[in-house]
Amino acid sequence: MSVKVSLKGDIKEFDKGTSVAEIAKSIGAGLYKAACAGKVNGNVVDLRTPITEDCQLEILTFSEEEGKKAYWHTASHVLAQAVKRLFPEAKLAIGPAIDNGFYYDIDLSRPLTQEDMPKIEAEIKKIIKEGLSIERFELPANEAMELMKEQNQTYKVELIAEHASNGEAISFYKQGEFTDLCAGPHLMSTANLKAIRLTSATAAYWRGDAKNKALQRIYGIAFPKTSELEEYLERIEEAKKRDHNLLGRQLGYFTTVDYIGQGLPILLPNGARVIQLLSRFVEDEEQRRGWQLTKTPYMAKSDLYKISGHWDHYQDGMFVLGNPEKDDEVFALRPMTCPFQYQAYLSKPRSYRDLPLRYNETSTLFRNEASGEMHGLIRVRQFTLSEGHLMCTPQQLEDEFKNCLDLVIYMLNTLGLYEDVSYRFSQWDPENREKYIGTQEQWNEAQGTMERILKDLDIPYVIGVGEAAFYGPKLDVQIKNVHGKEDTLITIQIDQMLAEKFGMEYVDADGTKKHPYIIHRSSIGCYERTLALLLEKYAGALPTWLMPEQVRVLPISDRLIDQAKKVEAKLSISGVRVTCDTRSEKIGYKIREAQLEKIPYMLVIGDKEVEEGTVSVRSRKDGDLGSMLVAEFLAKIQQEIVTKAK
RNA sequence: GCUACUAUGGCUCAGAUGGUAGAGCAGCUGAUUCGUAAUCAGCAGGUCGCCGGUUCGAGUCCGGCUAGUAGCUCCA
Repeated sequence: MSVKVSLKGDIKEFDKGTSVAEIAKSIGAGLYKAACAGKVNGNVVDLRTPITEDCQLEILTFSEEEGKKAYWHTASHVLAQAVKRLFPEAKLAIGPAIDNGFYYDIDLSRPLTQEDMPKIEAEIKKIIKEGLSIERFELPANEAMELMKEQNQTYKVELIAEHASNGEAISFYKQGEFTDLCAGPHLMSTANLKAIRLTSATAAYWRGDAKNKALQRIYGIAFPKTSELEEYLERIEEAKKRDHNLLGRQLGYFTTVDYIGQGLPILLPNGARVIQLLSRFVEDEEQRRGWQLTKTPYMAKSDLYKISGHWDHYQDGMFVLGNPEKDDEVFALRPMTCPFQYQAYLSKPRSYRDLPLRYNETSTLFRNEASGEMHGLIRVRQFTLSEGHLMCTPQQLEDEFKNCLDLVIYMLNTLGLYEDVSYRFSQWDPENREKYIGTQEQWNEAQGTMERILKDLDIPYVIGVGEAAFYGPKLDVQIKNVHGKEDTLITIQIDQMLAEKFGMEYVDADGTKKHPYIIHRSSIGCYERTLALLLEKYAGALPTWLMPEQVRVLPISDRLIDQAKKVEAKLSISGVRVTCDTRSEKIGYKIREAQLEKIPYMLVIGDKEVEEGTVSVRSRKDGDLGSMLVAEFLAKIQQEIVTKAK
């Protein structure tokens, strides 16, 4: 009995039951050694999988995404094995491959510290050297349960219990003395691993629930070549140099003060300037697109939040002024603008002719984040959001949603961040009903509408179950910081619940009263976070139109200060943000400082320039551009500013 | 909130085993007047995050708090 296997176009015959690994071996020893997993008719399989029928087969190596995952998954098992050897009492939880390496969550008698890492790494190297072959076996659920109970692996027992109901056998992988519950796939031997580095050890809750026990999570990364590992680590180090939390402080964008408090950054002149530029740009663009600016209070009585549902669903996140138990009147700082802008809608009776009604606001919000959440400018307790709420009829919803998305994409393109974002369709979690308002039907309808729109626009997205707002589904624009941590930059939400709660209505053409659909949306996100990501994206060298200081005039000697000042004045009067470095320093020194501050253009003024009425232009990215007339330079930089060139 | 780490002049960092603070850069003063990433010299600057404890003596050891960092949880 033989099977026909199509390998990259070639069809080869093998005995029925030949494993993927053996097929790889028949192609070449090199491929066999590099093989991480197989792909049969598009499905990723373990190398040990027997081929029992004609199929398309691909051998996956580390260069393929799924191959990498198998490689890292095996690395996580070796990590667990090493920890087990050093801490025999360790209980294993889960150890998956992730986008950048792998981790293993382990219950240990004590937390790990940085000193433990080299010891674990040394043990890992030993295990790799031992070249333990990795074997797969299956057990019926009850026997699997017994095996894990014997080893006192309570977390595994819990996992098996969940799988037991579907009647399938439970698979294990064994290498040397170490056996782990695992679906695979895995490499054939620990010897196939090469360069492993443990990157950090932190705590992580069992099953990601803060109510559960905190386990020790060890993160690591692995590569088939030492040089690749070194390159990776170097890349990480380079990325960290772009960290806004470092650059933003160094370059005078923001600072923090311990006695002001966590998550309450001071925006220094540079930071405040960029945010001013961004918000002007946003408000102008929104006006062009039919949005009307409102300015609403920063706080309200609890009564308002009781109507909106924030009091019941968001109180932990709010700064409440006063004691709800004792005081007659309790206020709270606003965590969102929605209920305030709705009052503008409610200020008079509305007709379908008024819709769509678009309100925008540059709105400062206050959210009482848990103390461990704050991070530079990315996660703070007071921030300013480019916010808006749009009231429309069901017929208008789709077009208006698309318009909102178009605005978002326009903003992202202008900032140069479009290529760095991904979309997340954030849905509710029906298992967790108490977190949300509204009925199953309302959620199905709102989510169905959003899904239809996204499909129609052909937007690629991932689904985030349980990521919805308490009042409706969201389309979140996600972005990663230099550490690879993902955050929401911008969001567009569909809400059909709050209009009803607030009694927002419009009189339709047929004379009946109806509740409008509401779109909650941001256009450029919150300014602090967007600034942070811009600083990281451009390593501090923001596009010229956004730079707090666009030009610095550098006289070569004190004799030329007057002339330099004239150039400064000429540019300044034309709206260019320019300064003049009048210190008695050498030109090389002045240039070095301007360069380190990422000033887009340095204008060197010497005798020659004064004589010719020119300036010697140096760009931060292209160096010396030679000399040109002041008017020429002005035209050049104005062009760059108007087009918002990146 | 949880786990780990960190906190020394404006910034970056030294200060084994507890004996009363040191450098570079920045700043100030003077000299230098210079052509595309650091001119030279001098001066000044710190109750070592805060509170408490141990000790004859604490930057150093212990506890608490505050803030910062990474991760978890939570979220724009």
